[in-house]
Amino acid sequence: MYNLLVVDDEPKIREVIKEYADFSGYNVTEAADGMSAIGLCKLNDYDLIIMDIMMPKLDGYSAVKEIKKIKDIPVIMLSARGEEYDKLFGFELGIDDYVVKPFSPKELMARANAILIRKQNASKSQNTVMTFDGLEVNFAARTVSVDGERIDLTPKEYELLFYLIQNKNIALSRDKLLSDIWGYDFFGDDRTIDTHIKNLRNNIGPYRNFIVTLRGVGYKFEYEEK
Amino acid sequence: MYNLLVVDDEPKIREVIKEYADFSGYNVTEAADGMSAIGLCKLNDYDLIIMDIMMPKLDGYSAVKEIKKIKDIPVIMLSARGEEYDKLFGFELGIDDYVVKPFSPKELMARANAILIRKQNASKSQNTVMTFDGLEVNFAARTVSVDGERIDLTPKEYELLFYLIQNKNIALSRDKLLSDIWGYDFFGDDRTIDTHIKNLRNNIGPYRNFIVTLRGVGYKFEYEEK
DNA sequence: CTATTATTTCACCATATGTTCACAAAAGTC
DNA sequence: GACTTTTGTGAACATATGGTGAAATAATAG
Repeated sequence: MYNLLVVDDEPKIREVIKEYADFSGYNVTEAADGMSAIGLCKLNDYDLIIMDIMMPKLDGYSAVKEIKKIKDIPVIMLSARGEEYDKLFGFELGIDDYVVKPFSPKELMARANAILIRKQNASKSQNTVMTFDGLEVNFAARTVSVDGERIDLTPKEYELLFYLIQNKNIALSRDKLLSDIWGYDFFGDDRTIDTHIKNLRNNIGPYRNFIVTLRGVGYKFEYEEK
Repeated sequence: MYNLLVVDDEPKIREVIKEYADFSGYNVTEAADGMSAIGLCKLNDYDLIIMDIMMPKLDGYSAVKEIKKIKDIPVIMLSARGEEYDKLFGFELGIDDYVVKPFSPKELMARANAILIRKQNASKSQNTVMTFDGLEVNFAARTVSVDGERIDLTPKEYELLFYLIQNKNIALSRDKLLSDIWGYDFFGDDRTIDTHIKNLRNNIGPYRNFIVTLRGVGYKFEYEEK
């Protein structure tokens, strides 16, 4: 069951999409503006976002820009006929498709389906390698390289690093780290995390400051695409 | 060196793709319509076709249909936004991916790469014999040689080795190994795997360290092409 | 049925790893 | 600056994990 996020300020549009998407077997969440879309994306996982460009509070482009910083979710943009949009800007943001209003729900769903199928196929053969400057992380192989040199990490260090990266640019509280990596039933010292962070930082040497301390909160893996 | 066939009626598009593909180390042939694409495919071998849907003389779909009758070549379809997609749905024609215009050449190439790698891997596993330095494994014959010398393995050892190799460079948890090799209904001791790994390692002697222990996780067959 | 081979279990051990803790260092607060 | 709070760190200790040989069990062949 795919989760769809529909972002549009016009209730009618949302309704039409929801109705058809429900029918097609999607699970639909609605949002009325870019701001709340971002909030929702922080807290939940969606498989596809359908987003209007012109919206109050925060327009579609800016919202997508923010969301893409957090999670890589496929996006279909809705634009009113005659609305100018910058194609180049669009694909830089990783927008997968555009649909012009008025649209046929059937076609919109067809495109949504096509994108999801494509992503699914892609993820199968997808290279699970991510690079952050000289820091290369291969999730499938469970390897990490620093400046081309393979480094060894302990299980917890892998888990921690992978978790941080999967949530890159997101503030992670100690509580969250503990419950997500150690398990909700872990009742340990707060220093435990710090110690692992320390070891991890030492191991990734020159890239240690990708792991940022958030005083009073926890940690964050900070990296902006270039 | 891969051979790419780019089929589009717009010279500009062809040019953009060619430029980027050249740069990525592909050998590019251009065609302006479906008809000539078919002709080219009859006479030459291509590793991948990038084809526009909307073209004069013969549209992309029909061309692909014809080409697939002759040769099984991977295809990426280009579609202008607003074109009907319904047909693409089941990928019934054997289309591997499609990209919506306007596209980023970088992404197009990334997808082309992904498809070629996928195909390569697929064809490899069908290849019955694989060598890793002095370790030669023949899947069809179910034989393994170490430095030219045939070695005997027990059934489980074969299974284990074959499985590891088919998933080479991928971290495999004990759970996964157990359920995939022993069956989901196996409720055995964790040590079972370890023991078989031990025996396998002893049997492949000098190449024992291709089988890497992933502490806290499981095992992995690690080998980088030379 | 017996002999042989294969698989699984298990206890022992070395060691890699996780946790704790005391103290040092740093960052905020007043 | 003096104080409080929070984070960094090294070392000590406890624990978990995987390698291993041998024994028990199961499967297979003769």
